Amino acid sequence: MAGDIVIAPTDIAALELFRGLPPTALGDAAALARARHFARETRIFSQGDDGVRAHAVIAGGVRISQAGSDGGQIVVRFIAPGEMFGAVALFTNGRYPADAVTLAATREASWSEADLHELMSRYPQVAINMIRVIGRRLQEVQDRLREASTQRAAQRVARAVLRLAQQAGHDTSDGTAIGFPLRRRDVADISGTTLYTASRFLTTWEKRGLLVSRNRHLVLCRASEIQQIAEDAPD
Amino acid sequence: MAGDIVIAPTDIAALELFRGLPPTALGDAAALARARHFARETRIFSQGDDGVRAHAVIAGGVRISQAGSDGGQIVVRFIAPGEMFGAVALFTNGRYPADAVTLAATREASWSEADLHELMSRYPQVAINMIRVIGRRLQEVQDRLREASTQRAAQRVARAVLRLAQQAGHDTSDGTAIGFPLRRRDVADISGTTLYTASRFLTTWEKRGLLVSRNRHLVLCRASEIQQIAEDAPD
DNA sequence: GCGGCGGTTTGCGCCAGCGCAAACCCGGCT
DNA sequence: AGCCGGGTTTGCGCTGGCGCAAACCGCCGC
Repeated sequence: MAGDIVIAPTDIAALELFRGLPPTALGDAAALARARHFARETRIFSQGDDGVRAHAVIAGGVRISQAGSDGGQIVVRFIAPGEMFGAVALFTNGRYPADAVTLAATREASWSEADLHELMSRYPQVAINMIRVIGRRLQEVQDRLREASTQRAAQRVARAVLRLAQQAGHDTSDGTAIGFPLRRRDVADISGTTLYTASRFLTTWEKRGLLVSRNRHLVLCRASEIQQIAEDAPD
Repeated sequence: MAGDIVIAPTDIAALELFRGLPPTALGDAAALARARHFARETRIFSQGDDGVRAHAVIAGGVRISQAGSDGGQIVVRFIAPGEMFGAVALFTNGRYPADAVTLAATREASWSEADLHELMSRYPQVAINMIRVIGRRLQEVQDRLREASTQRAAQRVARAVLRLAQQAGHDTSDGTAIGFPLRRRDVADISGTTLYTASRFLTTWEKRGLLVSRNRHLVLCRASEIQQIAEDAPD
């Protein structure tokens, strides 16, 4: 299930947290990192756990979801290679605020609170990067919040897949493919609607040739038309 | 409309951004700050403006709201004395992502990007505080996002007023009063519903004696019962 | 005192989208 | 091949709450 593996400095260099750092800093970061490997659909941490660490995905993908005291849950975001996750908790109450589950086989690295503080005080750029990452994420969540209360379901679903394509898409012969497998449920939970509603829109769009979904994998064929749906019109 | 004023080091010491700093640091921060005074309902900055600064409210209150390319707008948050605002933009794209308008007569301080960087490199604790503030705010917005897509309107309105009471409430003889004036529209925009719906719930609750609203000012009388509405039940 | 204006309340009709239920599809395992 | 189980599609009825419109209220300035 979870196995320790080695981690290369080149992997570290690709992480957003260590952007723009000198090689010696990357070496330090690599030395302090704990690297692990997880099979698909494996839980990395759970909401409420303590002993938090700062994580980053090297390869694969992770779903970060949050459940309320009532039943309802949402997907906070998906983590693509190079992105960090679970790090905000270090600076607030020291408990993970969400669940993290792998979408596919995944390699990740993580740092303890003490080691990250050490890195941040030795290389202030790490703190700046951290602020930048969290700041961008804050803006993104604020955008989603605005969308959630002002746009209709179709627009939100469209926006969600566009964002995913932007974040984790790679071009193929027939369009932009999203880098990790997604169930309808996942799409619903990240666009703030229900399984049923998300399914209806996606299949409608698939019939129109705007996208295709081949077992858990979405490919956007006509992104501009999806963009159209996202910004102005219903259906 | 906007007048320059002097600022006392004790005002600086009360800001969340400079929590836990030595007196000399507070003196530096005060020396670099630009302090101003605004009348009520005055715009401090607008969405899209450049030349961003990091702001903090000394006294009064500010409404931060965001408008989409479509008409819809939401209130991102209200800023109470001691809190900072407009600072995230420094680390992302250098443009204010929202509008800031005073709710009442307000004193604020602000720092330029260069000066803030200077302070952060001289006193690393400032950077840590910044991460803590943004991190907490990220968690709060994520909570609101989850509520927006899983709870009904009544619960969201209840949560919104509770959050405001927690953030800017002061106890009075007949309950917790929220520190700045709020129109129904404001309450609606922060709970992700409409003016009409927010009004309906608030007047229902007022008739039941859970709260009173005396010209723009809300006072929560029976917070525990409002809490009740927020967590389990409809109506 | 009076008019006007910004904000609030409330009646009413309508529809987006929720969510149950049942059928269906597909990939993996035996 | 055939079965099983998770995921998906789709029909259908119901309702929360949106949003127009109109009345109402109270503060402020003249």
